[in-house]
Amino acid sequence: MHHPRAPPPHQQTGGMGSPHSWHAPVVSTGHYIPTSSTSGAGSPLQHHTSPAAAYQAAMNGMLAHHHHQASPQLHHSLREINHSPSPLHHQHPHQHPDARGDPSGGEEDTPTSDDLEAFAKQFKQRRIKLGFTQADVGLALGTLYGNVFSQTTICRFEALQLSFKNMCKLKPLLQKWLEEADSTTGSPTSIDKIAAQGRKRKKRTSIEVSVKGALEQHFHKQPKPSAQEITALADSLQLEKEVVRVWFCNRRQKEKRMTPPNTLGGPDGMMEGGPQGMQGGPPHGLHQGYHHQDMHGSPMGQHSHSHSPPMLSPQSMPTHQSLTAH
DNA sequence: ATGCATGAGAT
DNA sequence: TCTCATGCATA
Repeated sequence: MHHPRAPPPHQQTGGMGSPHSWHAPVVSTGHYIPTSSTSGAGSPLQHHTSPAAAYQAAMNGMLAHHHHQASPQLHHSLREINHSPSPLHHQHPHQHPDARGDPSGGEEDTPTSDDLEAFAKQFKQRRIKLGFTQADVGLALGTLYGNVFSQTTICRFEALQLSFKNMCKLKPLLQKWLEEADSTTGSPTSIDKIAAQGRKRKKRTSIEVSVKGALEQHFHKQPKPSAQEITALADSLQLEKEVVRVWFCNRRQKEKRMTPPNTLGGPDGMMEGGPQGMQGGPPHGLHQGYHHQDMHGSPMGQHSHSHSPPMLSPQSMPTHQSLTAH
């Protein structure tokens, strides 16, 4: 039995040590500078190869060498082509008015949040059983479709921590991967992540817990503070304005995610054997609601009905003002 | 697994 | 300037 997956413990010790001012990004979009050398053996953009072939080829090649081809970060390039967001509340792209009738396995239409949850669960199980890490999947997706994803994204998908729309977009990809991975069961795997090519990111600001609490308080009062408010708040908390602004942005995004940080009672019991069947179920009667943020089965109408709450996110306890244990 | 961050696109 | 998708870096 071959032990698949052998993540090389590589770590890049940050060479630069500028804790105060991070050099401005030298390049904006020129991450990947092709050496212009006709390197046909390593083109991440396999277009003429079949998925299965490309996958296995990549696998074999990787486990042998250590080819470090700068991964073309075509992340933002392949975004959503079917954009039609609403200013007030995000909606989900709908291909056709009616396409229901085949909710078994391959849903070409928009899945339900329930479908997504089930799939995510299944996906995680299979992935683990096949011996793949979240990072492995992310890279495999890049090899198969040209879309590279990081461990973070895969993780969030499994945890349903993405927006509904985003989940819908990724599902087909991951589903395809599952099929391929399933087909190539038995092939050893070896992956190597791609280190940051030199992206000078600002060091992650660690916000003190007490400060976080203050921010949350303000968030409840005004989730969308004005620029001046942010400035004042930043000054008050002794943080950079940008940091505060970003904090609010991220906070809002969280509010929009599906499954809220539902850290159920620990590492559950793992349900293997059956794809479905939530045995046991959550100990607390609080069923993680969320069912279509504001989905509508019709092609958008002006019927301003009583909009269901965009998100019934109970949001973990609102960290009252009791930071200090009573 | 998650917090803070970047950036393209919509407003 | 916000939203939204996504990820580096980190706990």
